Amino acid sequence: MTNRAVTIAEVARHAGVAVSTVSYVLSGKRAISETTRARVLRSIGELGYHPNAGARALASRRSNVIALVLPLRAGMHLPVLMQFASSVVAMARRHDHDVLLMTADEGPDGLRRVAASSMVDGMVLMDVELDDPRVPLLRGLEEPSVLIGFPADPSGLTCVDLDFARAGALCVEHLTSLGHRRLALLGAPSVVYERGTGYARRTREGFVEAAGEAGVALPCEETFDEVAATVKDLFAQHPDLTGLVVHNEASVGHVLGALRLLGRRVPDEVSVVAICPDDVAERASPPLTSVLIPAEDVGNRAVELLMAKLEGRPVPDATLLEPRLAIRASTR
Amino acid sequence: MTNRAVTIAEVARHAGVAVSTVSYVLSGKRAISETTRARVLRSIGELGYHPNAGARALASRRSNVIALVLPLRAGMHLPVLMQFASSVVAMARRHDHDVLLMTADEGPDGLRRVAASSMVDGMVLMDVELDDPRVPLLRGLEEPSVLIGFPADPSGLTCVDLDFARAGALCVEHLTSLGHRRLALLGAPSVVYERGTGYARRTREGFVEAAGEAGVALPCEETFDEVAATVKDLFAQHPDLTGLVVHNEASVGHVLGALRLLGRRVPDEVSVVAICPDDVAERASPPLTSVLIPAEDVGNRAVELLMAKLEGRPVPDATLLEPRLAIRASTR
DNA sequence: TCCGCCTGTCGAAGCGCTTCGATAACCGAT
DNA sequence: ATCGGTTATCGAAGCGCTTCGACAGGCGGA
Repeated sequence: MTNRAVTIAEVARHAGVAVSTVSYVLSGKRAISETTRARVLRSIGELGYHPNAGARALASRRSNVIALVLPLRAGMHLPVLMQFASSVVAMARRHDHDVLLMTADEGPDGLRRVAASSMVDGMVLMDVELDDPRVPLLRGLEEPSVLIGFPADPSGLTCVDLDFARAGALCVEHLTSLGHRRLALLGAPSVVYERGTGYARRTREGFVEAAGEAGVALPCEETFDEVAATVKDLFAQHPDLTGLVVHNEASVGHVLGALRLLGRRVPDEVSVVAICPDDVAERASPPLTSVLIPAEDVGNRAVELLMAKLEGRPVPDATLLEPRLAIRASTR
Repeated sequence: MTNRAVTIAEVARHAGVAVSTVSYVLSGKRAISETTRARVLRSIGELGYHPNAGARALASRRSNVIALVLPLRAGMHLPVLMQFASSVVAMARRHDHDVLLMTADEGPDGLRRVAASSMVDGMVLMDVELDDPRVPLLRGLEEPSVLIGFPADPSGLTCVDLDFARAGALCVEHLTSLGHRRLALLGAPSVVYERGTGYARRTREGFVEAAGEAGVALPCEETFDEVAATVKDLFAQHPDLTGLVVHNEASVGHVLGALRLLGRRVPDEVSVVAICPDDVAERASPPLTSVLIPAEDVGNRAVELLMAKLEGRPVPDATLLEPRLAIRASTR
């Protein structure tokens, strides 16, 4: 029961080679003859050897762990965060790294702690906001980092995100190409705009710029009753409104419910485009034409950028992922 | 820029004491005079010392890291998982531990790997299913673990969860006490029952047992159209139905939409109780009477149990958290 | 005064690995 | 036969920490 873990020394003895030879078989950093390699690998298998992570980190000055830092304000877009997180883990594993999960409520000190203690080799920060308190620290840190989202001043940082401005514009283009002449954006709750959340603002800017005179952009709260009231007002003030863009995962269902209540049929009378995960769009009635948030791609890309930085390869400062429109039954 | 990290030796020199003395100041494992302690702590502060995690783990055989293992099948109950995760991280930090995030798609090998490499001192597995392939491994593992959810055979394991059977029963009791005589449960999608997901089945059992003849339990898919059809059928077959329990976070909005469509007013004609997170219940119209899933409590409790096991303290095998009913506007 | 006993501190021996320099053993070219 | 140059392997020196045993000095009790 209480068998201490197998060490590299035991493997070496079992295979009849030096400890360093085993190490080189594992790392591939020096040439090892095929016969020796095979013998060592067999011993490793038979003994069930797993290198001790602490010892390895100590000797090599590399922990093979990256930190994944969740946003300060939880409560928002939880499902998307989760998709980010799991794609980050999966991709990190593919690069032989593990992931240390941190919440931002430890604040910058937490980042400093894990970095200074050599717990992690680098970090990925999720859901970075325009004015993010963690950002200044990163610039001074030894460890490389990658941000998901863009702070107000991204200079000297590596950032990845969906191109939300393009996403907003893309929705407009789709609707205008269908002949819609008056469009509205129902966006994030107003508190999110005030907080300085980049993706909400950038989507709105993309929408406003592309729609010009034809567009009206509103924040959108998340209770059914508020959504219903907003939608009702909207049509009261803009009777010619026929195209709706919804960028609020929690509210898209409510928007459809409100339209149903008002007797406005989708897509016959009103076309609706959502910016939301695919599963939400598919579950709606009718299934929604949508721009999906490619959480998996973003997470994967973030890890790849971080790995590149860890290996000293140059990386672009900004990576914007092109949005893709999936046409379903809610637009015509 | 490239200043190597401060080591304990430098702290010792700066404070004019032995390395071991610094170590004992930090760990408190031997008495140190007040004056020495103060001097050492000041040096630590001035130099900005952070102990090297790898070295510490190597020497002490404790990594102060726990693993948090996400479920195999993602895509389900993402928001709740996220709440679990962040409460686990927060509580772990309070016990001076960090959290390594793992997805179950590495499978049991992944668990074996992190355990054997001494990367983690213990683990918390989320969303354990009745017949979970990770479970057999755990019994043989040196490292202690705690499960969120119950496998079919929980013997020899430490498990925590909301008492879903009680939750189901509680909903029934609430509705019958209001005078409702015919009740239905709209549960998880049928695939979830087939997969052997414990909480879905246990909720149903609790409901069925408490409702007896008066109750009918159905699975519930997650697209609006399917939900609407299910609800319509339900009322067609049971015209006397007045009490609805919904245990499906993705569908509660759809259920309300369907009732609206059928012209059944809530709560005047139909009372609805949901088992879902509070924010979902609050955003609905009308706000829903609900049993919330106390994700935070569960996560905290799981970590506390794990810490107890790590310190060799005895812990109960099974911990069931009592459900709490929040009465809102959807029942009468 | 001497003894045993705390207290507080030190030095050194690891923990299990990586990596550097050294060294054999062998190659083909002289 | 000799030599420079590979190629494959070994031994040993750390990496930065914890922890064990040793010990100096101060205490009160005999």
